[in-house]
Amino acid sequence: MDALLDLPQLRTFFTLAQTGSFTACARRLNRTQSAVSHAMARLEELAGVRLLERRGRSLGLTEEGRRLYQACEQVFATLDAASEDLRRHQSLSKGRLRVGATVEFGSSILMRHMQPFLAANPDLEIDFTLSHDLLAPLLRDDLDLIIDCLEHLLPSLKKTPLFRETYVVACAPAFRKAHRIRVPGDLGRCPVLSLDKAGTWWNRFLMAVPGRDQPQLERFIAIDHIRAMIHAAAEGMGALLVPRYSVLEELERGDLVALFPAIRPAEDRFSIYQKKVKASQEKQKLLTRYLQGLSPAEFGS
Amino acid sequence: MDALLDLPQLRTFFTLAQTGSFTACARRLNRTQSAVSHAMARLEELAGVRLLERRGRSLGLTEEGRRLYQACEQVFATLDAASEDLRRHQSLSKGRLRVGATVEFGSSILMRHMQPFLAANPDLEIDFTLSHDLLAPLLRDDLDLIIDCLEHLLPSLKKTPLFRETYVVACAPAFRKAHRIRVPGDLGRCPVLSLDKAGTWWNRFLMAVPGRDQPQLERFIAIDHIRAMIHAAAEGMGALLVPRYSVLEELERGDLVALFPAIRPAEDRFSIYQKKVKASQEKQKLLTRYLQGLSPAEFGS
DNA sequence: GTCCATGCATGAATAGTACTCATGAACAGG
DNA sequence: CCTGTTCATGAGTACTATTCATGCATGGAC
Repeated sequence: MDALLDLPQLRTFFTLAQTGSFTACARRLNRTQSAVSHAMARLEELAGVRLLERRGRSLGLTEEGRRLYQACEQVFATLDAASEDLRRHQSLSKGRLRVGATVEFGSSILMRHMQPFLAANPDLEIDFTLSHDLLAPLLRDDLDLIIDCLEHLLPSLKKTPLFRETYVVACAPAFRKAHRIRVPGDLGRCPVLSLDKAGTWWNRFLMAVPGRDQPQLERFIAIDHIRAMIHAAAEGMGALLVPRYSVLEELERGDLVALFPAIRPAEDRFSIYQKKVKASQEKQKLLTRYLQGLSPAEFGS
Repeated sequence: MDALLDLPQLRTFFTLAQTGSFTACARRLNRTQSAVSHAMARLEELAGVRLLERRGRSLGLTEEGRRLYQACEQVFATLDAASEDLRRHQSLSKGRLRVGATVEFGSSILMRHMQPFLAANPDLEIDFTLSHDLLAPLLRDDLDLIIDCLEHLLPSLKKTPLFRETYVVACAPAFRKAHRIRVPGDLGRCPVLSLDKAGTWWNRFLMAVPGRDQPQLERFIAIDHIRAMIHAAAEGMGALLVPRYSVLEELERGDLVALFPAIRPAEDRFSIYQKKVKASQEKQKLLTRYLQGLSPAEFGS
């Protein structure tokens, strides 16, 4: 009857209208800007009408776009309600699910969000394994799934993208003041915390800095534990480069301040790696879907 | 936020609930039964709940299914309204579009449905070419698109499936009475109309008849024009095998009656073959989408 | 006015999904 | 019990969406 409207496209259009920017929308939906652009092109072509007003920097909706937006509001309201309803009534899975994650991610972010999930599925028992070496236990059958930003090395694992891991450079407010840090170049003079002694840890940042602003980092302090590094930074020991999720609280409380927000180090993509076994498959899906449902903002992207 | 619900799947679920049968639903949506089955499997797996009650012959909805159905009603109502709205407001295309079809299909079905389309797009001029040999004019640039059940021989043509062409065996009511036709085998005794002298035309039917009922057709009357064949049959000259769409009116008026409804000869698939030229591309899409929007029932499938 | 930064568009290659075809199993009617 | 439906399942394929890598335009700073 219709064949005219495609849900993912509409969802994109909807959040695009809300965010007001292709890039922002893409980040919110865990897509690339290109994907959003393509999707909107398809949608407009399908509709046969221009829906967006591109005026350089800002963008708005056309008359038709506004009407479509209203339709979207309704549609997504009922749709989300329906899927919420389904989620509630789905037969509760019983049994055990063994989840792995790196300590840093697991202890900070993951734990925070597991509570509601466990509350919703009281019959599910979950074991968490937080370590740095997750692959071994996964292979040894100790784990059903892990959450990490590995490359996809094992074909036997199903990979489901979760969110983008963004990095921030940060330091204690007093530290910034003391060293008068304003541009990346200023970092050359002050101590920086690194996971490794050689300081290769900071390459991710350096590569994102425009050529002429390149700081010559020299005074590295090596700490091989992220949590410890964060505490050290909060005490004013130096600047650090960490996944944003690991310092959400510190940033909020003001223990740390983010430096150079304009510079965006390369992102990694956290994914869920599922082991393909029948026994825990349903439970894996349950958790996977729950985590996918969380907005990227919850992970600090 | 959701990622839980997929529109095509819901549409399938929706019409499945209405038709009450996988096969019927498939026919309505121009898919195979297999596709419907797969889609429902995915949907239920996604929802985590059984939505359908399979009880052998008949099928019903579970409690959750019923709720989802209601959500669908709402969603599709607004969605269809929205796309209707868009269609109305899309910039009217101007210019000429050259359409080809086989005489039989073109004169009977196509014409019947072009009126509303032309009314909706008054600035569009359409030329129809109805002939048996359509490929030549298409290549010679005389046509922008054709509607037929060709195989896809030219890679330069974009193929868009439209509907399934089903075949019926029919004859005049008096003819059936006179020859006491009840089972396929009975056809052996009476004259049958064929497009070709050898009677290969009837193979499509014969191949669908279970082995032991195979009639030995012997008395062929060759008429190389379908319309003429239909008139002949209506006069009681013999039984005929034709695409259902070509005799919709005759069947309705009772000039012809369908024989052996249980036997379904192999179907062909009508498609729209579009020439990839910029000039008429938009207009091609307009027409294509309009025809796709018509329910298969309108074409007699 | 020129330069640079940012935001969107475009095109080719790829990954992932949904369809079809060909079977298989279960159930009802003769 | 056999025959004919109806739905499920699995392998192969076609197609669609996404990404990556660019290109183009606009707005702001100097």
